[in-house]
Amino acid sequence: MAKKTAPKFERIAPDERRARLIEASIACLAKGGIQGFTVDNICHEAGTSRGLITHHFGSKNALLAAIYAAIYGKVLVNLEKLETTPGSIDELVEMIFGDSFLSRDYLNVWLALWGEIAVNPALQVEHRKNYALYRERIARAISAFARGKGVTVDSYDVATILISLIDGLWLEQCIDQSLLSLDRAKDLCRRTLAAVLTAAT
Amino acid sequence: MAKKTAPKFERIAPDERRARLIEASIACLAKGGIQGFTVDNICHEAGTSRGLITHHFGSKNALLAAIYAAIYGKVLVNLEKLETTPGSIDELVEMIFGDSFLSRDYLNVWLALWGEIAVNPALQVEHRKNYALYRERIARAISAFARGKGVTVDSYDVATILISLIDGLWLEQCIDQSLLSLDRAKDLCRRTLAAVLTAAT
DNA sequence: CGTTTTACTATACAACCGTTCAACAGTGAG
DNA sequence: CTCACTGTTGAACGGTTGTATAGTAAAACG
Repeated sequence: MAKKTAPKFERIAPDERRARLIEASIACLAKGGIQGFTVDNICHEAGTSRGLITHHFGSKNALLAAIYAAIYGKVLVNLEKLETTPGSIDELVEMIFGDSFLSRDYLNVWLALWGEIAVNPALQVEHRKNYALYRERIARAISAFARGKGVTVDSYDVATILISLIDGLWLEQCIDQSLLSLDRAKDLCRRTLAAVLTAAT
Repeated sequence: MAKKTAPKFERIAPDERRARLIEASIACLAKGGIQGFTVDNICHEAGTSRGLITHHFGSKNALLAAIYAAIYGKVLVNLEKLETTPGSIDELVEMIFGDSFLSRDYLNVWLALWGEIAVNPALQVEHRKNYALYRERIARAISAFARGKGVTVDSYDVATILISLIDGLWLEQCIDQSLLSLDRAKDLCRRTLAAVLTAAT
């Protein structure tokens, strides 16, 4: 009598599979940068065979765009807290940082993606769309906060300064984590923001 | 009678050849990021055969480290102006920006290198060495400037803010050049620096 | 001029790349 | 249970990767 053999593979819904492949890809990007983003690595990380990427995404490049959208999506969701006007600069900074100053792994993923945006037209389109939303939300929060304090500022300029500062701090921490802690990064942001808003009065 | 045939290749000094290979590599990085950094691309760009990289650098990875050192060298040379104490914030910002806010091509090269630093130990060592020098020089310039104005600041903190801000503006401009001009970047730096220094009084 | 040195070319190589495709098998419908 | 559907596998593909190496030839030296 034949024993019932264990299934050779798991058969799951396309959406769920896509999510898993994206997750595995992020792990690969974190570990080896864009050069670690290979079909072999990803499928090994996801525990699937090599054919699945083409089947679910069409191409590796399309998968990359999906990854970018997924990651930016998390950031944008996180920024939804900014709908409520922050009462202090501390609160504002805390809201913007949120989970975005994540683990070193995530920073590496961003760095790898950024390096690709510059040379990959498909990613460029995806980026502009998301970045515009990102800046707009931060600008609006700054604008609301400043109005509450009776300060007049060009919120667009301040948002650019703040975003650039955060990105720069990210970069620094990403490249050499011994130089900068999360607390110090937040502190530098608070001080800069306070100074810029005061100067604008 | 046989005509004297033209030489099949140019035979030049190792140092000069290395410099040319580095230059060609930078062009490749600018065009295609780290994925464009291949032996085939580089040698085609440099007009040599594929064997030369191994011959002059030992490996492709060693070439990458040499590129990083060469580029950072240019930045550090540019910062030597900071030996003379700047008289105004305008002057300070102008000195720091210098040629560093170069062409978009150079920004792409930086981005490609940064993405590699995080996952390439050899580059990490090279980076820490250079970055420490970089930050120290800027901190010293800020310190001297502040002293001249009778302001007391933690120049290390202000240097970190300024460097992060510049890097973030770089990043922004690099990824989407339509968002930011050099003049606006300088202006944002001036305003932030002025505000931070004033707040410290 | 002939000799020596070594920068340089060109080929070969094994490993890996992304994509294609035919066959397989898990799963739900009937 | 049987069937149809399709998520999944795994081999095969042509092309590219970085490096090793044998041989070529340019230039310096005596």
